[in-house]
Amino acid sequence: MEVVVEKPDVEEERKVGCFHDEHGVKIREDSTLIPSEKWAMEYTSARPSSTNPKDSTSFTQEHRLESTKAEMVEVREENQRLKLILTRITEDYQSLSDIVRREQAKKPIKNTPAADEEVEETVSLRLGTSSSGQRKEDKMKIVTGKDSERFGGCLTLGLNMKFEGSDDSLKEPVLNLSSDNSSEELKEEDTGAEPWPPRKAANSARNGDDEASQQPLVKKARVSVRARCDGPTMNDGCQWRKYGQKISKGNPCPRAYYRCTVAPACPVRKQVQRCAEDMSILITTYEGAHNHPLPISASAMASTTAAAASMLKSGSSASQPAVGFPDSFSTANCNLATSINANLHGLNLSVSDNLRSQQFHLPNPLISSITSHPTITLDLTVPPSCSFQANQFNSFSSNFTTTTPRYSSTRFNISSSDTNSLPTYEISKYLNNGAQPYDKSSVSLSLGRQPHDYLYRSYLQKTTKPSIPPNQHPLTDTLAKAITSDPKFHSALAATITSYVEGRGGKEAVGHGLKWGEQHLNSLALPFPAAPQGNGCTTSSYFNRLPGLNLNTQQGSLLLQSSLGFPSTKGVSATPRDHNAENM
DNA sequence: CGGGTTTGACCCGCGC
DNA sequence: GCGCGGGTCAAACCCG
Repeated sequence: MEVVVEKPDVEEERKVGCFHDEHGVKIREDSTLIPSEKWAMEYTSARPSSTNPKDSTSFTQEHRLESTKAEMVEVREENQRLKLILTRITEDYQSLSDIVRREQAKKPIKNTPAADEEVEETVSLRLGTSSSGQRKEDKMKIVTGKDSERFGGCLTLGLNMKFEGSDDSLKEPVLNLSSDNSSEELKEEDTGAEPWPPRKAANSARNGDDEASQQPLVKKARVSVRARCDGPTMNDGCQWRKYGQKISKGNPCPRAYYRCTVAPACPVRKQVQRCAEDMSILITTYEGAHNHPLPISASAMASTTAAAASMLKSGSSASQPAVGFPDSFSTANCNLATSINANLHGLNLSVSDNLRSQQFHLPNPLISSITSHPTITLDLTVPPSCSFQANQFNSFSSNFTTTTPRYSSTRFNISSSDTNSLPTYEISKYLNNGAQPYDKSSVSLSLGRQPHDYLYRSYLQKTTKPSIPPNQHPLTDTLAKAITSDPKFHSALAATITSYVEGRGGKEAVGHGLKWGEQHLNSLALPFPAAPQGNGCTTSSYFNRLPGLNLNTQQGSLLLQSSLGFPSTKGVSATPRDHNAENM
């Protein structure tokens, strides 16, 4: 790191008790103080002498110098903390690798040959695409040969990303939403000769060019999300254009048809309709595959649906209850959560294959074939107690609640299971309820690469006083829980964080993927002060320290940006007119 | 004026 | 073949 500091004279250095660190950066000895404290001390002590204009100038310079120094102290401390953490991670990784190897050696052999195949091969999930052998050679795989050896059979989440051109700024994932969209279809779409021709596409399917033609009964997979939402649509981060509305049978609420407008030829459509039984429930059905880079904020929902579609593909074609899903479901469900995190910043993940044997639940996923479209429904409206079971076996649990008066509130419940189970946690987000349906309070969990005012947030986080959210939004709560109730989410998020750090140059983290993040996650409970109210305490304290975790701190409080934010914002047809229309 | 929405008409698949 | 319902089109309309 290079920091330019005004070089004061030696006398001054002696006065303030400075020393130089290994980088030649001058550091104050009273480094135990946080910058804000130092600033306050220095400011108040120096202020009386500043009545003289000359002194005032020197005071300003000195103040700047001191604040810079203070920042340097902060950064240095941070570096040391990270080094320490990295050391621990390295050790943990070694032990974890041993455990993985042992577990895999112990793993019983499945009965059917098909099952054997599934388990032993490296499963490459190109989200939204069928898993043909060829596609396993996803060029975006991060798992190196070395890593693959370490993990044995590993579950590789190739997210079907593609980068358009060489522009680095466009390095965002391209997601296939539909399970049956082949790369051929993508190519077809990419040609742009036919800008989203549904009928001709249907014709081509009839002509036998399509995978669907080989399986006449299987149309594009659909992912339906039931969630409570006040707004006209869920804000999934994508841009949609409404192209139709229709009253459907058996539901007085009109169904709205949207088309993705991020790219002109994007074939992704969604249908939005309120539930007839409960108007507060919004049913959003996604169909198709994005053929363009997605904004980070759109990746989570897209990958959620993509993974769900993938679940459809790998799981079943008939209606099945959610509980007690077979192995395929577990795998897909794992992918669901994992992909969300992976897509947050467009990186692949590698998850140990032995995770697959664990059972977990998504709230009421239902696979059906309405109108011969294989459809998976993610019911996110069920009470959390029904759907989320992780806390049953917490060995530690930390709840974090932050809120802002105007924006959103965020609650983290980060839990770690004990011995046999992998650590699990939930992240629940709440919005202020209803009053401002179009408020920009959309939360987005953004692990984006935006530049961060790290020090500023670092300062803010220390001055933030969290409180209990007044009105917690059940929709975001249940949705967040649905996503995060996956016990593999912990590992996935850990890997995500790790991947992100790698992307930012944390070379030492390579190969130590999961543990790095887990270590951080597991240490979440440690550095936080006790919550002022109830079970809440600030999350920003930790997450702001994660490089690249985009936590917006606004008005002295935390806004965790979540791409699954609700209610909707501009860009998803969230106009009041829409709202009225849909509430006719 | 451009982009998004509305809405009636049309197409298509499916069941009878 | 006919009717029904889902899905889409496209002209008119609206809005910033």
